[in-house]
Amino acid sequence: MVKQSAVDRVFHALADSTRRALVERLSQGPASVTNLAKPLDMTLAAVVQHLQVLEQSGVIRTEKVGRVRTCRIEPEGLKVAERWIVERRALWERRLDRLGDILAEEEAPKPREANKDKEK
Amino acid sequence: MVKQSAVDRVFHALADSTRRALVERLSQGPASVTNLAKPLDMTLAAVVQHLQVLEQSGVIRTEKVGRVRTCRIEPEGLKVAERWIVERRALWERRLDRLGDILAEEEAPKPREANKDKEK
DNA sequence: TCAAAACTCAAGTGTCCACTTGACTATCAG
DNA sequence: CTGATAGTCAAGTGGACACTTGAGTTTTGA
Repeated sequence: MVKQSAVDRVFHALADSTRRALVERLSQGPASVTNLAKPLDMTLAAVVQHLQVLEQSGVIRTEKVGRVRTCRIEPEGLKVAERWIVERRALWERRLDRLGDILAEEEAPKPREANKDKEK
Repeated sequence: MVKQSAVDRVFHALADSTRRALVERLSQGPASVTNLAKPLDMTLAAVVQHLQVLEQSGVIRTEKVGRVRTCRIEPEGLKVAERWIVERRALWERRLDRLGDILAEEEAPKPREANKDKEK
């Protein structure tokens, strides 16, 4: 056991296309396990296993009433992944902005590189 | 060959913690393969394989000059994943809003918000 | 009361994939 | 030229994981 972080679990959960299909279905509204399994070409047991992965990653929440387990989206789960992506992209874009500023202000830093003079 | 979609490739790429570490490093700025490999506890060859996955998924872009291959973030790649998540979340939240409206109409009393102890 | 519905659980199987090893190529510095 | 640096390529290995099968449990409707 290698101590998985929340980010780890969420991205692993979303890496499988069947699980993403389940999330897509659930974002239209809650559903039972059998219902979720219907359009999928695999056994109920397999679907249950996927749902367990999704639940442990915090992407969905399930609740059993009688013999029916109802599954629904847990928005905080997806936010974990979204946040990670947005932060990386923000860093990168901020860096590009700074770089743009620097290039706009200065000229070539070293005369060694000033070989390919076409303009100026 | 099972015809992978872009979403498929991106989420698969981000599912690995080493690859996410590479993306994190690259969001501070471009780097060479050797440089990226330095802090990681694995062989150069392994890192190259990870970088190939990232490149094929569109998350990074690489360019070889002389004997050095320089890697950098390709923001459009991350956007594919981000978009998928945002869309699902939007759907779900819109649904919750509509549901809220309906409940507010049918059952006026009880302005209390939901909490999480609905068990027996 | 009983059968069907809706899961649940455990074990087994095949496949994918992260990572290594070792041999090779290309570029650069002295 | 020579050795070092930076990466490339192909094959192999072990473990994780998606999925099945089959047998069991609980709930429910007639």
